[in-house]
Amino acid sequence: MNGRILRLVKSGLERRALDSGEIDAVLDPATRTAHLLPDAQRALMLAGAQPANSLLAALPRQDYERMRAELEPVNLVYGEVLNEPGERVRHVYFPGDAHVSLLVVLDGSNALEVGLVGREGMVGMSLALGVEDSEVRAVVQGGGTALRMKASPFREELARCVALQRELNRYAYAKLAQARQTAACNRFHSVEARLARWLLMTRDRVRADYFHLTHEFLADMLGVRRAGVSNAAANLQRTGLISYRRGHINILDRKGLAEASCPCYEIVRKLAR
Amino acid sequence: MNGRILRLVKSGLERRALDSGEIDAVLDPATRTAHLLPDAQRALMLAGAQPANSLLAALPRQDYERMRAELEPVNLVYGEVLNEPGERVRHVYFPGDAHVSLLVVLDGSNALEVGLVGREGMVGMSLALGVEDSEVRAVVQGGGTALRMKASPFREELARCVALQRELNRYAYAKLAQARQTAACNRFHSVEARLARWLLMTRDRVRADYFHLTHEFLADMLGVRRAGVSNAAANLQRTGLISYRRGHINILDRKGLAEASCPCYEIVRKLAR
DNA sequence: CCTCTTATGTGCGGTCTCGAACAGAACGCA
DNA sequence: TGCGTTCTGTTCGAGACCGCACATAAGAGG
Repeated sequence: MNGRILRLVKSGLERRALDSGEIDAVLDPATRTAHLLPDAQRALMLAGAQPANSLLAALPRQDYERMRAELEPVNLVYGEVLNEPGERVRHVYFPGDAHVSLLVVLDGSNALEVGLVGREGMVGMSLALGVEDSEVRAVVQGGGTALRMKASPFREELARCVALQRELNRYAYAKLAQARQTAACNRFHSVEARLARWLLMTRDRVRADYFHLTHEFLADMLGVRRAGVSNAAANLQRTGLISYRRGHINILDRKGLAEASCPCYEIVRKLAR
Repeated sequence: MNGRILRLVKSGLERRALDSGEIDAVLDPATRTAHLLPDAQRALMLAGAQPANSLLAALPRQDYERMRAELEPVNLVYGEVLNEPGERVRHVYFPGDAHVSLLVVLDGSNALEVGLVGREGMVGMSLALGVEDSEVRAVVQGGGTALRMKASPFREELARCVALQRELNRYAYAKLAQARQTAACNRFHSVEARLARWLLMTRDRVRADYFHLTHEFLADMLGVRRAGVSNAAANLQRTGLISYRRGHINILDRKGLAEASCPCYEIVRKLAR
């Protein structure tokens, strides 16, 4: 475990994402400025009757209309870092079809995922709870669209809009419960079960049985050695639950995978909604 | 690990607490109704210019005065269970010199502490975030005073009082960060380091170097075997950092203990304030 | 087609923790 | 004082995961 996450930006995987047409440009990793969408696509995203993000979709029409002025459509790229621990939060992100991992970084070489945010949530919870700084690293795990908002207009909107407060508070509690469950899970359950759970959670966010990620990335998420992931993945493949090759994973048997995972999967899933 | 926490109520330790004069009566564990203080003591607690609890103390005088009508002084007893996972939250508790452990219960036989609440906090965060049910077990770890409030007046007060919202939101974020840090800590750090951290955290809540708890209780908190705790504790005693005997622990060298613990201690401490 | 990078398979000894069990010591209680 | 409960010390083999290291294979790019 050697701070691989740091190397994800500018990795081969990002290049691959570029080539596959998933994204249309690469952000500048130094300033971590998300790539802005072309005007046409931007207009399309904002024109939709319902936003892709569940939190926004749950708001009264009127409130959402008002927020639009400050919501900026962006394309998030695999490996992009949206926040670093101890830094001020500049934007909150409402993922559409992107999803983002939240990591606790212990000593620069050990990391562990403590939360996963997809269209059901928001990145930048600290702001919603009145805290300026983030204490986690937020890394884009699945590229795609999102709506983002600068910190100060977000604070203003939050102060004004009770519905937004309510939605975000409930979501914050789900996140709290998720983190707690994850703590217990990491303590008691095997690598294989946790891997199965993680793949299922990702599946739910991606809404597809096929996605790309390497054993090394998974090792950082689960807080284990890369070799440990390879072992566990080989087992899951042997029993026909998944298949994979060089950075691509395919879920073959969703139900079987759920049985191979720990009950934490279901528990956390119910919390999130 | 055989659901020892369940046996804490009505344990010998509770009886001991009774005898030592720490408390003046034992609650009924079946209904989990906290023991009410005699009128004299009750009047004393409420008359104080400043409440012992930090969250309440941080409120504007006017808001706190209004809340008083609904705040009920209680004495919490070691081992008392204030909440069970999946149950509706009936009261929120603002500890004075009591402190309370929050546990995730995995399968009835495995438990793990995911939060610790003392005078700096509140038990029943789910309510503050708009969720009716709790997902953790809240167990009194150090007996003492607290102020509690029924769910429905608390909700009303929360809707009315912006200062209360702000305080609780910030505290919720601290709890979130604490749970996340704990998740990583449980994954990477040794039993001995985590034990040291836990003793220090308890010290901060109790405000004393001496408190009572058994290796078995500690095992449930840390999510390890009792024998593992005995080993780690023996090491800490051998190096002169602590001493203990039959349910009583004495911190001899606070600084040394901090060095023996993982950095998570300092990190979480700063989060809490 | 060849080369270079990246991803995965695998083996080794070492360490930590597990589950289970039993012995002894301290304390509560009669 | 003596008995019984509770707490702690300690042992055992088993298993999971560690850090490290190296071999092999797949794919990207020339």
